[in-house]
Amino acid sequence: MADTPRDREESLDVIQRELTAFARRARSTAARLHPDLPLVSYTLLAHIDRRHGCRAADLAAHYMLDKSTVSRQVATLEKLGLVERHPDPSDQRTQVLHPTAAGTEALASTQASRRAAYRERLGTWTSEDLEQFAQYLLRYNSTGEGSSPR
Amino acid sequence: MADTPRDREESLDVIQRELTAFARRARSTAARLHPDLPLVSYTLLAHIDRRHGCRAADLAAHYMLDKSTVSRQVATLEKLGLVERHPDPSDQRTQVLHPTAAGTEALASTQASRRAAYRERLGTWTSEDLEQFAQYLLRYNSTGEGSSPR
DNA sequence: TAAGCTCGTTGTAGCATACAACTACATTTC
DNA sequence: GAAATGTAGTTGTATGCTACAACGAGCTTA
Repeated sequence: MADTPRDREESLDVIQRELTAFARRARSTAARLHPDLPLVSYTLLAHIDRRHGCRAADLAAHYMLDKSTVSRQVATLEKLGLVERHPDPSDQRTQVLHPTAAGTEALASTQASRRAAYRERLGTWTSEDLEQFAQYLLRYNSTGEGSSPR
Repeated sequence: MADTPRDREESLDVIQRELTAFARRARSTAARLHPDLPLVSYTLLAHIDRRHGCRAADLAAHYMLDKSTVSRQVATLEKLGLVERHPDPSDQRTQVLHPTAAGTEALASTQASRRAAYRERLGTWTSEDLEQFAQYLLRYNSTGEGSSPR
């Protein structure tokens, strides 16, 4: 554990490589896991649910997506009957998004199977390691929060 | 540090959410970082380089990609003059892929700017945290290695 | 009130991906 | 050693996710 600058570079490379590898695989894994509910839609739906309703612009900002992308995704979710749009009385431009009952349900079941997959995958990890890993990820993701979307 | 089952669930949820969030953002970040070299191409090129030559099938297996996807990506890399294909004398079906000089160079410069971005992003982390985080990611990614590609 | 901003939609285009069908080569089996 | 089966890679086709640009409608401010 000499802690040389070279170790740092090494760790940075590993982190970069492994995060990228994860991203590369995430899609196929997700697609295999829930062929029904598209990955992005799921993510957005989960976010809407967690926030107990939110606007499309919030989603775009949070995921660094173009508003047109979000617009289409939300349209898909609505078409699937998983999300409802409600007008915001205080601002006629915006729509407040809420999961429907079906949306909440779909989310719960997807969440469950997803959680099961993670549980299996991370079953051999100690709780401390899980906690620590989760903290690192949170810290990592919060760091670049302010980077401009375009 | 009570280590209840609920803590575990909580950590699992966070890991799931944060890894997904990362994946959601990876593309836009990468696109912003190197508009020239497409994300996937970069990843594959880096892999080819690391392995000092490999076959298309290896790439497909490692990244859980369909062989058709890899075929097209490699074709792109070849068109850009970053990769060369050499016949394998011991098996006429396969091609061994190698980075060209230009490929190595492109990789180095991309790697550099990328590393700089990571360095800035993770600048406040201690070496121990970096090392630990890298280990967790390695461990995470190696766990699901055997999952079937389709 | 006019200018400018924000929220969302739609048109268009590009990239990454999968699946299926196919060719060519290799391995196994009888 | 010929036939059946398997593997490497390509190409056709379709889909999903994304961005950018142009726009309409509603808010805000000067």
